[in-house]
Parts: sequence; C-alpha cells; structure tokens
Amino acid sequence: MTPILRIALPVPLHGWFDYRSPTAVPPAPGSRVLVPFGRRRVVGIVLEAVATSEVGDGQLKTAERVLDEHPLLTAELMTTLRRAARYYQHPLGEVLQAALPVALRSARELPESGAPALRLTPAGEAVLADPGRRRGTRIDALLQALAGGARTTADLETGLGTVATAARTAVARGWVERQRLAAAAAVPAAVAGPPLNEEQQAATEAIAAADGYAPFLLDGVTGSGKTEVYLQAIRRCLERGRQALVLVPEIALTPQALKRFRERLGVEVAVLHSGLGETERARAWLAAARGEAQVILGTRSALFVPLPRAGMIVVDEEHDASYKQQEGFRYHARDLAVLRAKALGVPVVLGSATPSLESLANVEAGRYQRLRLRHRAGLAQPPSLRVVDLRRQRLQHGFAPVTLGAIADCLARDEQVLVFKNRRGYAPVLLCHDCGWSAQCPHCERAMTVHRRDGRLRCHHCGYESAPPRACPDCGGLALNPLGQGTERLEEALAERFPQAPIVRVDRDTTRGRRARDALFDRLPDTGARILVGTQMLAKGHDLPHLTLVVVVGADEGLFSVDFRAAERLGQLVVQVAGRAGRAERPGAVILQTHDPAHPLLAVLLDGGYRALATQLLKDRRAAGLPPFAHFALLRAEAKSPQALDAFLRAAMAKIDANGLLAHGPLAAPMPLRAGAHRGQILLEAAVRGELQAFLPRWLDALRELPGTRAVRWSIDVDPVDLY
DNA sequence: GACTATAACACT
DNA sequence: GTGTTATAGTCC
Repeated sequence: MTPILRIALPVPLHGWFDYRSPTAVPPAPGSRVLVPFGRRRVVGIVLEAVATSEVGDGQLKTAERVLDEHPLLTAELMTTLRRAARYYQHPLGEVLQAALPVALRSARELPESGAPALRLTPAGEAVLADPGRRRGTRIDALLQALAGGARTTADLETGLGTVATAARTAVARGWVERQRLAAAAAVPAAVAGPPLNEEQQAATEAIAAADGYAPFLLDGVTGSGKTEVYLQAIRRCLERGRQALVLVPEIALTPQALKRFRERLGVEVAVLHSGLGETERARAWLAAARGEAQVILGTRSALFVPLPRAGMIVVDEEHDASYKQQEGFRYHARDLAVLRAKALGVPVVLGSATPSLESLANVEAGRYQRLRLRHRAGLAQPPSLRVVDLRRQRLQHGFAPVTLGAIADCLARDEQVLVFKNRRGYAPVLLCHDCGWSAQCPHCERAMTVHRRDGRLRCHHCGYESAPPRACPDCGGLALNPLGQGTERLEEALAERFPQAPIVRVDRDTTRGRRARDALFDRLPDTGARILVGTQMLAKGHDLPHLTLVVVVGADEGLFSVDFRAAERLGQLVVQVAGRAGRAERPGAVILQTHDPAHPLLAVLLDGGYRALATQLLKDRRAAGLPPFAHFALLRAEAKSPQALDAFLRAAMAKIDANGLLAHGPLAAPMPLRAGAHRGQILLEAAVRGELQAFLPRWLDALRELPGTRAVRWSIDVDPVDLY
C-alpha cells in the first residue's frame, strides 16, 4: 500500500491536504515535499504518514518530490508550532511556513554550509609584498590579516571592526576572493569577563542548576549586568554540549552586541535578523538545525530555529513590544519562547530592567522564579528624576526655560544631552491661524505631519505625501503655522539656541535602511555630538559614557492615551531612557516635562521607580479586570464600504454565544479610516483563558461561512498588545 | 491566497 | 455577439 501523507500547505486554510507518498518509505514529519496544488506546485510540510485517507482515491494526487533527506523541522518544533497555530488561531500551513527562512520555502537546493570567509589571491599577495604601494589603511589591515591564510569575516571583524567595505574594494580589485570556511576552523579563544557580584553569581547559579524546564525572570536595574549573567549561564550550557538561543529586540542586535558574545563565549555565534540576506539567514538557520551553531542570537523570528541539542533560551528586554508580530501570524515571541522551553525541557530566562506586567504577574502567581539584580555595576549611580511643570510657562519650541537651563549647564560641563520626543517630522499639524483649517490625509482623515527639510506633508499612517499649500485652501489666508513639535523641529530649535553644540538626530527619517542605522549607532559614541535628539529608537542600545542628561519632552502623551497599556509603556520608556544617562562615573539626571505634574502615576514613578509603578498598575489591572488578569482577543476588520464592514461586524457579534465571555462591539477602530479602508473591531474578553480558547475556533469557523465576507478583510489577534 | 467557473452587466 | 467586472467555490 502506498502511504498517505498529511501535508500542511502555505495557504490561509485550516486543516491539511492528503497526498500519496512518492516513496515507499514515507518521509518523516517535518520534511518538506513539493506537491501539485490546483494548477500550481507548492512546498508543504509533512505532518504525518497514515494508511488511509478520507479523500476519494480519484481525487488524491501523488506528491512530486521529497525535498529533505532529514526533516527540517524537529519533532519538538512540529509540536510547538501546532500548539502555536491553535493558540493564535492561525492556519498551520502558514505557521510552519513562517518558521522557515524564506530561502527554504522554495524547492531550491539548500545553500552550501560554512561561514563566509576571505582569502588572498596571488595578486593580493603581490600587493602585500610590495612595500612601495600604499593603499587605504583599512585594506592594508585586511590584506595583512589574511597573510596567514583564509579567515572568516566574523573572525576578521573581532580584530578589525567592520570589514565589509574594505572587502568589497579588495575583491573588486582582485586582491581578495570570497570562499566558505567551516565555522569550527575560526573559533577565537574566549575572553574572561569581569568578576560577577554576589547577585549576578546567585542568578547564574540558579539558572545553571535548573534541571529541565524552569522559567526565570531576571529582573535587573539598568546597568546591573544582566548580559554578564546570560553569558555565564550560556557558558555553563555550552560546557554541557548544549545550544543556547538568545532573542533580542529588533534594535538591540548590533555589531557590538554580537562581538561581545563571540569574544566572551569563544564560539561562533549564528546570527538571525531581518537585515541579513536570505541565503545568509538560511545558512545560519541550517547551522543551528545541524547542531553546529552552539549559540544562536537573533530577533523575533529566530525563535523558530531548530535546536536539536537545546540547553537554554534567553529573551532579553522581555517587555519589548517588538516581540509581538503585528501582522499575519500574530505570535508573541516571548510567550512562545516559554512554550518552547517547556517542550524542550530547558530553562528560559526573561530579562528586563522594566519587566512586563505579564511576567511580574507570573512571578506573583509562582509560575516564574524571580532573580533580582538591584545594583548598578561599578560606580554608576542611579539617575535622579525631575518633573518640570509646563503650565503657565513661556515655552520655546516646546522647551520650558528650566529645561533649557539644565541643557545649558550640562553642555557647559562638557557632557552630553539626549532629548527624547516620540514624534518624528517637524510638526504634527499644519494649522491655519485664521480659520482653523488643518492639513488632513485624504485617505486616513488624520493630520498630516509637516516635514520641513523635505518641504512635504506626510501621513504617518499610510505614507501619503503632498506639497504643503501656500495659502489656506478654505479661507485663502496665509497664516499657515506648523503646530506642535517633532524631532526635526526640536533639532532646529536646539541648534539655534546652542549653536556651538553639534547635534545628531536619530529617528526613522535619519536612519533609513538598516545599514544607515547601524552606521549611525556605530558612530554615535564618537560623533562628537553633544546633543542627541530622537524618537524611541534612542531609548535603548548603546552605552554613551558622556551622557548625563535625558529630557523627555512629551511625557503627557503616555499618560492620557486611550490604550490601557499606555502608563506601563511610559514607565518602561522613562526608565529605559533614564538608563542611558550616567552609565559611567558621572551621575545622570532625567527631566520629564508634563502638563500634569500631579498625576498620581507620575508620583508613584518618581517616589518608587518602575517597581512601585508596576505594583500599582498590577493592582489597577486586577481591579479593572484587565490583562494579565483577563484575556483578550481582538477581531479586526476592514472594508472599502462602511456598509459591508458594519454588516460583517454585526453578523460576527450575533455569532457570539459562549458563557464566560464578554464581547465589546462593533467598535470603531481608533483609526476608523486608514489608507482608504473603513475599519472596525470586536474585543473579546474572558476571565479564564481556556474559555476564550475553546470559543475562538467555533466562532472563526462561523465567520468564514458568513456570506459576502470577501468584501471584508479580517483577522484575529490573540493577546493583542495594541488595541488598534 | 491563487485560480477558475459563472453570472451579470455594458456596449458595438 | 464580445468584453469587463463582481462573486462564489475549490484546492488533497
């Protein structure tokens, strides 16, 4: 009998498709197979082999080809991904597809293994041997480093810094050629780290002593040396011959972070992030899958790397919202990391200076063990927080006189200032002073942001652009004024006020593309910039030893938002930016400008810091029945016509019949019109997670059967982090 | 989601 | 008659 294969295909359909196996011995679950599907050919993943199918024999097709000799996805990953698909209510085929790097989603050959490396050509040796020929110093250094034979670029970079540019030139001139080198050939020796303090030691021991699944919350103030704990725990894990997976937020994965891991652990570190080329990404993924890569460092999607010899998982900055995928398969990498650790039977360490309320609640409930680091490493002192009341003040481009005075003092002391504002562009509104007209996006009905340097108006919600009008389109008046401040305007105002101080602005407009951003962050400590102006991109990441003053220009925006998580986010943000100040021997200060200095949450934050704020917020959430003490799922829908949208949402409401659930809706989305689509939503709430989980599949099945749904695009978001 | 069959409509 | 667009159904 030909075995039947149950195959998950990358289509937005629930369930699987049956095919006859092309081989007498069926491929193992987790293998990729190429199958005919309709009149297309697609790559699917084998779920299991069975003897018979419910599909009629005449309908069954035979799979064309098995693509993998050994399954790409391990048994544990298959189990975890099936659970994840069920939990997030996303089609299994798409979930499995999302776990694979793009280069492995097609039937093409696997990329060759080994790390990218360089070696001298005979021409290069000649150039090196000829002392008369002066070249660029970077290229000189590169050629000399290669004199002893081929080396991996990663290995080269630990000594030389970024070599990409020099390598490109040298290759173009025919002095150097690219090749592949087995990773093992280029292991640098591990460098010893600083001695651990008592708390760090205790945390490391607790993690290393864990036998099997054990979730930890590593709760350490900024600068307390969480990374040292990770490194020591990983080292212990490597000594047992196990792999370690480390997740970091998108912005935190910098060349410096990588270099530190590589040097300290003395092993090659496989890197997985979205800025990498697809082939490179697949190579790193496969190195992990084969068990060659011992340490895997990556962003959100690196969670799905196969770990045949898993030893531990680390989620750094676990509170960071970038762990939540915001489209398609809307998973939360931190939550799935815990699920995976359980399936793998390994410890998982969630680290943060500002833990999420979810994780703190898990500690409270006894599900996670909390490891605390209360002290900043070295001599660094915690920064002082100061509230500046903006009421009845003559503001200069959004700055209070007191703030400007503090900046001037700081500059006079030859120290660095960071000015934080969560809004890019020049001004968020262009207003007619005569009649009150303001420039609106025609597709979103929201104010367009003024970008003065480019002389454009831009909608930050859909990307629509236009030229600013010379006169008011309504009244013809010429009194068109930019209202409010964005980073561009703050930069301008500061440049005018402090003409001698070099300013660098860091936001999405100045850091287009990953390369530009890496380059900027690379240079940041030694640009000579005295004032840094930027959005939350600046909140985390690099050590800036001369930084002693942080100014949060618009603290109110976080306190008066409709989102129930706004206060938590503001607290995390303030503490994170504060953490950038005074990391070396000089004490740091943080200024919060606000129109509501008496806000009770602000008082809590000032008196007791993030810990006190979190305690208060948890109490509030419990009382209000909000997450983490309730469980949400959000149905989002959009349609060209408001009627179709309304009809769908009403029908969806009518299908809600479960007990133990609260449904709110149909609600207008916080942006009822975006990019020309009308948007609405339904919020489901349950006190018991299981009730929601039991109800969702039934409900979504019913929604799929609704007539006329094609005019409406909808999706479900389980545990949404943003309610829009 | 990609693709196709079918219906419904306009227009030479 | 043909061509265009909207809508429903299938994909093992």
